[in-house]
Amino acid sequence: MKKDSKKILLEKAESIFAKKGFSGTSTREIASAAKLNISSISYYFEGKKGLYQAILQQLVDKVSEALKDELPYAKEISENGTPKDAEECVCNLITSLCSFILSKDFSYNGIAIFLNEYTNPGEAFPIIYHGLIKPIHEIFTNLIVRASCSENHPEQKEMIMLYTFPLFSSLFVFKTREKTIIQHMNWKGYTENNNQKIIKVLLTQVKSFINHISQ
Amino acid sequence: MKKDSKKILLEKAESIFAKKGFSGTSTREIASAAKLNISSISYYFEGKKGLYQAILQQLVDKVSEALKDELPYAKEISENGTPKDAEECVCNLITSLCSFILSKDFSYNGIAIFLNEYTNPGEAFPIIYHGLIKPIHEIFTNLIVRASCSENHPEQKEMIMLYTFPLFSSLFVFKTREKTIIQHMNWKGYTENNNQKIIKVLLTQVKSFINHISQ
DNA sequence: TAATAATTCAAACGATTGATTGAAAATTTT
DNA sequence: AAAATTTTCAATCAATCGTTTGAATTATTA
Repeated sequence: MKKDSKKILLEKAESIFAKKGFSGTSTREIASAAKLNISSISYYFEGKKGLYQAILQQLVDKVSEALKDELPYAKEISENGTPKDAEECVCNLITSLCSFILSKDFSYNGIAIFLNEYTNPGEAFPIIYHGLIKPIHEIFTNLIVRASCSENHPEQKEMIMLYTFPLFSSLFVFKTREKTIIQHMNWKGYTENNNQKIIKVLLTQVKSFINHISQ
Repeated sequence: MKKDSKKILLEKAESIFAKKGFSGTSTREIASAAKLNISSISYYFEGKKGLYQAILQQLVDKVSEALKDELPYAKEISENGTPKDAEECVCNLITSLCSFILSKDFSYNGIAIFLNEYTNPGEAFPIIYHGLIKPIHEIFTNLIVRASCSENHPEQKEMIMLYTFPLFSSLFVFKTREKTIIQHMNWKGYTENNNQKIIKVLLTQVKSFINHISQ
């Protein structure tokens, strides 16, 4: 019966890193939260930095796992699908991603760390850029290009590439601003019903954009 | 001839806080960059925390200053304007805000600190919430409600309120992700021409959304 | 069960942290 | 020019930082 100290360290550290940032978090606090000795961090992760990177790698792996069935299909559609299929595929992708992100399985903490690293790139940035940011941007761009028949319109293609950045950020906004939004909307929380409203906003945004540039 | 040490401290500190976060920044590094003694921080700002808050207050003041002519007019339109006027007003507001944010007058550093504080609210959060976040959300919501004739449709109004969150975040995305975007778009930088493309994307997004929910 | 390996731990390391002190220097006011 | 005020500075404070060490403990293997 082995103690999974490594896993506990990852969990506790994620929560503290998210609240206090990398520099604001002390190894002592992590160890204390995990009820382990400080040296266990060096033992398992070769120091504070290694632990931080392991957390981001974990996030990338989780998202990749959640998309592993949909992504190959989406790639196929973006190359050979009809515009209608492509639009449906974008919507499905956004729905899955957003549901996944909003779900309680997916920790707020991981996203907070992810966005911190994105806004302020450090040594761990390549992990999230190549593992998450780049592939998702690419599939979004290609699908919307297909959905709006923009293959042969370079200036539209460029506009779509640009558009994927606010789109991408929108996916996380509702998670990261959860407290502010609940207060602002006078909601009691992110209920199933409210989550549907959030997804509807995102889908409306994408669909109206596709529709607008298609003509 | 008085030295404006206070101003220099604010400038240097903003740059370092943006790159390294609050905890990651040492008062010694700030003082060194400002070519002043460490104790000058306590002398002018009553400590590191006070300096940090002064920086955010400065940001709020700058944005308020930039909007001081447009905001009262927008408020009037949102109450008594025609839908067409309201739509035009939103677009103008987004154009000004985005131009202002993208301009080199407006430091990337301030926004990085602002978004850090938003994602991870601390003692300084009320400064940015009441000074910036809340008023901008309100004017956006009211204008889009007016533009889409949603006054008597509560569920549409709620959707618009929700929509202002990704819209608000979109305003900053192109500044905070500047390096990634330039690389991704294969641009040489944020030229005047490219800035126009960015603004066009934002306007397209808003207009198509308004158009979509109006019918 | 004995030997081996993996894990945990208290203690200590030098380095750095934010803040304070009181005197020195510079500036402004009288 | 003298007095008063504001600003700057070197020096020092206790506290905390991340990491390392080597022994003690636990778990695994033989």
